[in-house]
Parts: sequence; C-alpha cells; structure tokens
Amino acid sequence: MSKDTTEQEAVYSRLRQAIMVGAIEPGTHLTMRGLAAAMNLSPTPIREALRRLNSEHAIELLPNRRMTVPVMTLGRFEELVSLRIALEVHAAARSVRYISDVVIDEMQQIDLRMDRALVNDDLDALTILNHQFHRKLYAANPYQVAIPVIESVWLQLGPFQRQVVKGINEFYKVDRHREIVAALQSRDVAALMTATENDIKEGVVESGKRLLTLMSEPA
Amino acid sequence: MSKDTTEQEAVYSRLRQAIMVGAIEPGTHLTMRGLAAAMNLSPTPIREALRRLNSEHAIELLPNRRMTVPVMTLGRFEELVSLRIALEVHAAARSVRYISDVVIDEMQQIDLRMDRALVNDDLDALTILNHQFHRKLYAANPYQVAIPVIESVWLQLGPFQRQVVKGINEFYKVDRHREIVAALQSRDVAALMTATENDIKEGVVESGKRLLTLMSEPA
DNA sequence: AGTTGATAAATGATATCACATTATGTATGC
DNA sequence: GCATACATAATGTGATATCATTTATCAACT
Repeated sequence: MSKDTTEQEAVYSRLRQAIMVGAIEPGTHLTMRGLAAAMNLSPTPIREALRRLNSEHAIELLPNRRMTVPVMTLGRFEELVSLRIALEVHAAARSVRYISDVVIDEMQQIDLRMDRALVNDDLDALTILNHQFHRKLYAANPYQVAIPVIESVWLQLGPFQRQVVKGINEFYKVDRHREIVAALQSRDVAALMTATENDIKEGVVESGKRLLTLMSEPA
Repeated sequence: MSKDTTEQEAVYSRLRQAIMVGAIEPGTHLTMRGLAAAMNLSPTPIREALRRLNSEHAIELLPNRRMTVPVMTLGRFEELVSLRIALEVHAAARSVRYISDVVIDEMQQIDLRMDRALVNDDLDALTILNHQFHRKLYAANPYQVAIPVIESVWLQLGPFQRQVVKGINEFYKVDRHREIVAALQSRDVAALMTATENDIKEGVVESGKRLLTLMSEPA
C-alpha cells in the first residue's frame, strides 16, 4: 500500500472543496466522529483537517467546542468582497510582467469550459473554473505569495456561493473574463485592474447583497 | 481541573508567537517528538498545532515529511511586503469610519510603549507592539475580516523579522505612527493610506532588501 | 402540560500504541 | 580512503483507549 498522501490531507482537501463550492450549508453541525464514520477513518485525521480549516476561518469553533460552517451576514459579506477585490487586483497587477502567451491561452481554455458549464447549468463547475481562471493568472508570478491568502477569502465566501450563484446564473458576465484576457494581451495593467474589479463585483456582489437583504428583512 | 483552553491551542499560540518575532531561525528542523518532549506533551497536540501553522504557511513541509521554518528569498520578501502594504492600506481605509477617540487614544498608548521598548532595545517587544498598534486600528471595523489574513503575512515575514529589526533599530521611524494617528484624528483617508504605506516601507523594506542582497551575493 | 433534574449517550481532547517510512551509524568491499 | 550496504534508531501517521465535558433522553414534580 503506497501512501503518497496522508489521510488527513485527503480529508482536508475534500472538505475544503465542499465548502468552497458551498456544498455544506451554513449552520450545519460537524462532528468528528460523524465524519470519521462517514469516511471510514479514525477521528484523528478528521480532527486535524477540521482544525486546519478552522485556522483558515472556513469553519467556526463555537464555545461549546462544536464546529459549524459560519453563516453569512451583510456586513461580513461586504467586507469579504472588498477584501477579495483588493487582493485580486493587487495580485493581478503583480502578475502582468510574468505573463506569457501560454498562460493567456490556458486562461482562454478555462473560459471556454466555463461557457459549457454555464450551458449545462453546472454551478459547482462554474465556481471551480472561475477560481481556476483567476488562479492561473496569479500563479504566473513565480514569487507569488498571495494565492493562499486569496483562496482563504474564497473559502470564507464559499458557504454562501451556491445560493448566490443560483440567483445570478443568467446574469453572469463571462465578458469580463474576455476583458481580463484582452488587458493581458496588451499588457495594460490599469485595464486589467478595473476588469478584475468589475468581474468580482458583477459576479457576486449585486445578487449577494440582494439575497442578504431579503434574508435579514423577514427575520 | 478546569481546562479553559486546549493544549493544542497553547502550543499553537506559543509557536506562532515565536515565529512571528523571529525567535525560530529559518531552516531549523522541527520534530514532533522533540517538541512534545520539550513541552511535556504527547505528539498529538503538537502535530495539530504544526499542521495549523503549515496551513498558514508559517512552517514548511519538506518532501521527506520533515518540517522547517522557510528561508527568505529576495523575490518572496518583496512579494510579501507589497502584499502587506496592499492589505494594510485596504484595512486601514476600511476602518476609518469606525474610528473613535478611544481607539486613537489606545493607539497612542501603544506608541508610547514602543518608545520605551526602543530605548530598552527590546526588539521582540517592538515587533509585538507594532503589530498591536496596527491591529488596534483594523479591529475598529466590527465586520472586519482582514486581520487574520494580515497576520498570516506577518507570520510569513516573522522568521526574517529579528535579523531585519536588528539592522534598523536606530532608523526606525516611530514618526510614521504619529502621522497615522494625525490622519485618523482628521479622518483623512488618503493621508492615512500613504502614512500606512510609508510606515511599512520604512519599517522593513530598505534594510530587508539590503540584507537579502548581501546574503545572496557571497554564496 | 410544561418545566426541571437526573441519568445515559455522545463528543472532543489527549495519551499510548502499532506500523511504515526515513534517517543515522557502522561495517564491509573496492 | 571512500563509497556502498545493512542494521538500528528515530520519526510521522493513524487507530484505539480513556477521561472530562457536553448534549440528549426521560421520568418526576409542580
């Protein structure tokens, strides 16, 4: 039995992915023994994975020692989105000088797959591909240190993702991705920054706000 | 026996603090059983703490499964500092509308303690207080989500911190903190942003670059 | 009927144990 | 003398056991 990766790492990736696409509903209680039983493992690797996710603020540790996926509020949502914009605009600008035609081409490939996912109404794939598209750009910078930080923000927006995406699938503008690509081709940093900001804003902000406002009104 | 906090958490905080002030030299090999023996604990809580730190990129996991504090390179350093500036300028701007006289006063108190630490040549205290000063500002924003992200960057700059601070203690301009305070008092966002950027730049950048250049030349 | 109190079940935290992998030190061969 | 092969020690990983705390269940009481 060749163990190239640890169980703990596998559990971590799996849960992380689930949270990132919003597969775990906010407020869900997570128990170590429950997850352990579901994955046929001992509680040990589970607990390690959960703690890592807690360190990244993907999972909340309640005072009772219970763990749950945090619920989104309007204030937190706005902060997370504006942080995401600040981070990604920064990372995009920092990547421009390392951009090559190969990278641009790969980004376009991902964008094409997004079109297909959109047609198939595959919202999880849409989210994952969108992340891939942006990560591809930031990863062009070889000394890059921003991606883990950005992914941490994606993670925290994750639980909310599915609900938001559901509401905006028809409004989603892949056009912004084309603007990003165009800015990269002409190595236009300013255009890239505004395109990135607009992409994030149009992607989630408007409908997210609308959703949260609706949620908080009825009470 | 009232356990208000877990062993794992204590180990995590302790190691994190040590890394943040640069007490652990880059390249040092960390073994779980070694740390466990040193702290009179079983390897279990140690491993959880180390994994959390690894998730935050404070500790590197080598392919041999060995763990170490990563060494700094010039490219990584520049990326980390520019990321730190982007993040803190953003967080500072986002905090202004929540600022009160109480917060400003507390920041000035911290700044005074920094003056004393500077006189006493207590470099670790200087680093910790500097972090406190900035965190106090960002924490004024009640919906704030940037602090964990910023601290993650501090952590990654940490191992390098002691060497840098040693080289710049006499150049360190606490004046910039006064500029930050002045900008807050007049609620001048633009001035706050430039003061924050200058504070970070003057604090570490110049001497850090110099150090890394010297280090990479002889080799 | 609803609330409270006691008991039982479940949970998280840590230590210990067992196993596979990796490192270290020693001796052997060239 | 130096490199290689082997044996031994050390290390990381995960399972199991144990304990304290928390949650759930249910009966008794007002």
